[in-house]
Amino acid sequence: MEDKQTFIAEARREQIIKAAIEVLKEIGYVSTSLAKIAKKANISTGLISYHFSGKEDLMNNTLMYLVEQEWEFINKCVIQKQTATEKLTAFIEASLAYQVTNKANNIALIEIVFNARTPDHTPYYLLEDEEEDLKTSLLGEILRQGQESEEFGDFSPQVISTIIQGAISESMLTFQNKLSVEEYKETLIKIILRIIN
Amino acid sequence: MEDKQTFIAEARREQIIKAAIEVLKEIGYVSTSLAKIAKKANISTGLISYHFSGKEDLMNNTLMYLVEQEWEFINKCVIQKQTATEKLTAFIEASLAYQVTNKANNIALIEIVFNARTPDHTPYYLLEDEEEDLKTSLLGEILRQGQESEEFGDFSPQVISTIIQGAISESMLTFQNKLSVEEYKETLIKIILRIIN
Amino acid sequence: MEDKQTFIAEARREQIIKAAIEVLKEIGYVSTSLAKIAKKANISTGLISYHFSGKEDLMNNTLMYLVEQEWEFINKCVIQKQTATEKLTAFIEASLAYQVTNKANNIALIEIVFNARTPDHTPYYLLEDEEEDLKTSLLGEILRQGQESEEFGDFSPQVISTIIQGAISESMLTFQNKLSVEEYKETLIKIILRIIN
Amino acid sequence: MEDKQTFIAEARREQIIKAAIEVLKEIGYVSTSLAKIAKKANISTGLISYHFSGKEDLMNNTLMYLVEQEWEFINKCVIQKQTATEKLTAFIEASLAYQVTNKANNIALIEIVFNARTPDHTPYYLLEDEEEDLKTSLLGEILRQGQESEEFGDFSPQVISTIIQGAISESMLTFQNKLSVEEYKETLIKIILRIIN
DNA sequence: CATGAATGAGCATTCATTCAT
DNA sequence: AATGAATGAATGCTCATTCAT
Repeated sequence: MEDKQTFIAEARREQIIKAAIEVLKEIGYVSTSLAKIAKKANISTGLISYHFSGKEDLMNNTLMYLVEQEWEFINKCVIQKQTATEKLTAFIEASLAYQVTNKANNIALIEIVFNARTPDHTPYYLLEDEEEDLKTSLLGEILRQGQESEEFGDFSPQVISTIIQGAISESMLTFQNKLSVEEYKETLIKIILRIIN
Repeated sequence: MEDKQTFIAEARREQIIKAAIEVLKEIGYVSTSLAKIAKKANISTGLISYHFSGKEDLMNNTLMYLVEQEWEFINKCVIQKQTATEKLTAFIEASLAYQVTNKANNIALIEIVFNARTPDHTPYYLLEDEEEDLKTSLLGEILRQGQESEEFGDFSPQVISTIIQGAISESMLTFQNKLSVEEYKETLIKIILRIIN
Repeated sequence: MEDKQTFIAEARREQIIKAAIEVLKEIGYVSTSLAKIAKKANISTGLISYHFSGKEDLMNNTLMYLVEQEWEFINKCVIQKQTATEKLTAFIEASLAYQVTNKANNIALIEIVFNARTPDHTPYYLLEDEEEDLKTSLLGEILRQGQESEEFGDFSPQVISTIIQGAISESMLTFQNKLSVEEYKETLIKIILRIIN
Repeated sequence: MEDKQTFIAEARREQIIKAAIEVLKEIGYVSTSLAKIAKKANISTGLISYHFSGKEDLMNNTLMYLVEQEWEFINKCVIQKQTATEKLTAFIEASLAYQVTNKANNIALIEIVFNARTPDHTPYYLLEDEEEDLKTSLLGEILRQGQESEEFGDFSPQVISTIIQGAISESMLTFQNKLSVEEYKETLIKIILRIIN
């Protein structure tokens, strides 16, 4: 009985989160309201407040959901590979592919990260992740492994990680029409591999 | 006479824009309201509507102001140099330096770009700049010059430009405490120069 | 259950409409605001927006309510009579009586009709009624019936209808103290009957 | 010198009044603001406040201007005639003609009469004219003259005056497309003359 | 578990008016 | 005589949240 209720509750929460993602993509964080999310999910406003403690809580849960989704996709591609070089290549390829394939998710994530703030007004994008940002740490691990196995040369993992992450994020803003994903992917991987070898 | 009035109006507009930047930095785009900007500037709410046609107009003008400020700072550093290599180095150094020195401006700019949307809900960060983003085109010009003078080797300017821009933007989010600006600056420049030569 | 909720909502809507009528009568359309209506109804401003989609919607619903009220009163008097002559007499008597007895309603109706405009600024008083103004059509029907039964003579129903309607409307503005309703009623009926026979 | 100033001032006042009439016609009393009138007149907002003591004062002056214009037009037609019958015919014809020809004036007048209220909220349309409404008194005079000369029969001038006035006012709302002015004019005059003879 | 009703605060905007110049 | 700058109040409206049912 309790399981059933929990199951229903969990399904509702996901339904609400998915509606939130859709609304975030369509009209952006600023215009997104609980009322609009409720309308999109075809439920009453009050129900959101029942399942989440407030707007902030819903946004946090949506963010977690989005980060997990992305992490799972990328990780699934990476763990299939053996060498650090292959893993790094897979990481970059998967990251770019995810952005193209799951555009709604990607935009919703941006909307939350760059708009939400903690109650004391610290922006999420400047927040120190206590438990290190998931995706970064995946990348960090790959770089570390490559250096330990002496596949990669000597470089600051933090710097290279930032460059790679930046190259991935920035691409999204340029892809619109100036840049083909395929060309970018190939060139970027070539360059990164050249740097770290 | 007319000049004086225009002067007063122009001063007011700048005062309001500066108050907007401050508020944007402090509480973020979502929480920023005309009332709070007015309070920060110690003027009445109505006066903002008198000098700007609305909130959107104020935000657009603030964005233009911020982009111009950054462009002027970077450009001043770049035009002093002769060779493309020197110019590129100066561009990266200046870009990183500006972010560190003018943090309020930088955050306000992020807040607007990642939160504002056009009336039909297109996010600014996905907007095609008709007149090519100023800063990008400055970088684009440097890269082009370097290739024409055969200082630089053969590469896609669009890809390299995206990587450089991404490396600069991303750094801001990592600097907080994990990464020293100095180390990042030196390493990044070294890497970029290696890539394009 | 659902009926009960609908009932509550319907009661609220009528409560709000009645408050609107009161305020319209007291201070006129121009000064009437949702805040003042809410205060009169002892509810919060937001509740009005919850039950009506906006000020325009509330005014339209209030107008419909007023037109219906008047139509019902007059129709109740008219359908009791058999001949067209009796019906016409009843129509005029009832119209004049309604204006005297329900002054608040009458003024509120005038306030809306002569002050509200469609979003493209067409005044309501110049609006073409697609479904023919109710009251006019009631009068039109009586006149048509009288001509068909040859109770009345030959005349343009549109012209006569306009004259009767004008005589009723105009009276309201003159009754104040210059004219007794009784005298006007008797004389007007006598004249109209003379014209159309 | 003083004459010149007064002359300029008088011209300005008329310019402002004419702009007010135009705006009233276009967007209605409710949406009409001093700012919009100023814009239409291509002057500054403050200038209106300089020439009129406030919005109410401007509206009162505009109303007076409109009433005078109409009275002059109708009176010019009436005084040319000798007999009361001719005068009454001329009065009705002129009244209807004025409404058709000077539609902007007519609408502006309606907008003011049915929207403006005294500071204690009495609507203008219910106001007792101390100095008897100009137009009514013109009509009243004609009726009185006709009875004194025994051109007209015995009837209550107040009732007949109200009917005539109502028939004229109401026509405006029906003319839109259901009723030809010519037909209405002829029929109305015929009917009225029949009544009073 | 879910709803619809309700609140009160906050929003951007417009307004009539004032005033120094 | 005329302007543009400025105010403060009021407008319609939306919001996140609460609560009885």
